[in-house]
Amino acid sequence: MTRQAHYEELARQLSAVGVVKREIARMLPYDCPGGSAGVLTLLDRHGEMRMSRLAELLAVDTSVTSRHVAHVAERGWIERLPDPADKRSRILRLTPAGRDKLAELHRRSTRLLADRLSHWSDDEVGELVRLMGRLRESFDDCRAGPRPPRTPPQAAAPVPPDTGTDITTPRTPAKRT
Amino acid sequence: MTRQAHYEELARQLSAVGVVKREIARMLPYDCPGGSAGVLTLLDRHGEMRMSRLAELLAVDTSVTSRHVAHVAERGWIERLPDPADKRSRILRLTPAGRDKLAELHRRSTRLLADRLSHWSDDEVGELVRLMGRLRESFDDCRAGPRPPRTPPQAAAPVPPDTGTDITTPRTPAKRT
DNA sequence: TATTGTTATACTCTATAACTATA
DNA sequence: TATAGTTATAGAGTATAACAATA
Repeated sequence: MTRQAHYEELARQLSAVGVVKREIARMLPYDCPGGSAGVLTLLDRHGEMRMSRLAELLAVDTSVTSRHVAHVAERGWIERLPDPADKRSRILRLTPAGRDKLAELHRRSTRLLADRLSHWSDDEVGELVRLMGRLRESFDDCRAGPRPPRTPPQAAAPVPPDTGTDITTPRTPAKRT
Repeated sequence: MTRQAHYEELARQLSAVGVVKREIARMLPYDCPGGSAGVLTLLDRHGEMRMSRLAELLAVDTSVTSRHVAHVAERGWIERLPDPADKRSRILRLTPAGRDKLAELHRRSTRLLADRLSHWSDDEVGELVRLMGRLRESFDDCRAGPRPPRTPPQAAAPVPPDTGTDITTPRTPAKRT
């Protein structure tokens, strides 16, 4: 199989995983669509942060982020606190209700995946996760110009609050030609 | 890392590959959005077929398939021929113009992936393709009830025209709870 | 002037339901 | 009655552009 054939096959598979994403979307609670789930997940992983930092992690425009954030804030799953260092900015923080919702999301997604991937080995699941993460990184690296080399592996420590003051990403991901 | 943690990470990565899909979508020709590209690709791979068979391969509802097919037919990239065996049905077939468009799609996607994945090894690309294909299969297998065991590996022969008379899939993928 | 975040608008993809033509 | 395909409508996700408030 040539490299070219692999690329075409990869493009096809990327299109075809849509069916998996849709099935996950259907399993979500009625009041928590995918965009909301993404916001909650990232705030849980990275700690409180500003809108702009969240938009960078979601890899979508700030206008999209603003809508998703408004949705979860209306339901009390996050707080939007004033940033003492910059009155334009708002600090986003998960609430206890948000953590409850997140726990529900984890229960649901784990149940679905455990059912569908029951015949997979641990190694295969781990390898898929690793390669998909690397795929995303390979695309991310090209969005914001050259970046510092990957941080060396560290003990998984709680991520310190990130106010996102080091953002160099262009405001919008890109534009279709 | 526990199995549960792997599942949560996989759910996260599935959400995050959206950025890759969007970048591919932006690279598409202006008159050929992702849905059209999917139609052309599948007709090229599997040969001429009916709407219902294409909907099954795309893993979307027939109404969605109908719209994508109308789009590519309006541009002359496929023909919709009457089915002599069933006047309700239509046979879809790629035209020479459709093959030209497909060649353009391949040039574009290959250029993008070659740029982004230049530092990947052939083995890694192949492994990602394999695991994503398996992921999709693991979900597909649960959509249409139990299926015959996986066809044993065969020499990659041209797929014969498929009129899709063996369809047992429910009309619509599923519904959100 | 530049930046942060919000809102209005438009486009793509998808599902549901109602409909027609035919089996 | 059941099936193949089409169309109308609605919802989710996204990008672009214009805007208000602040730096």
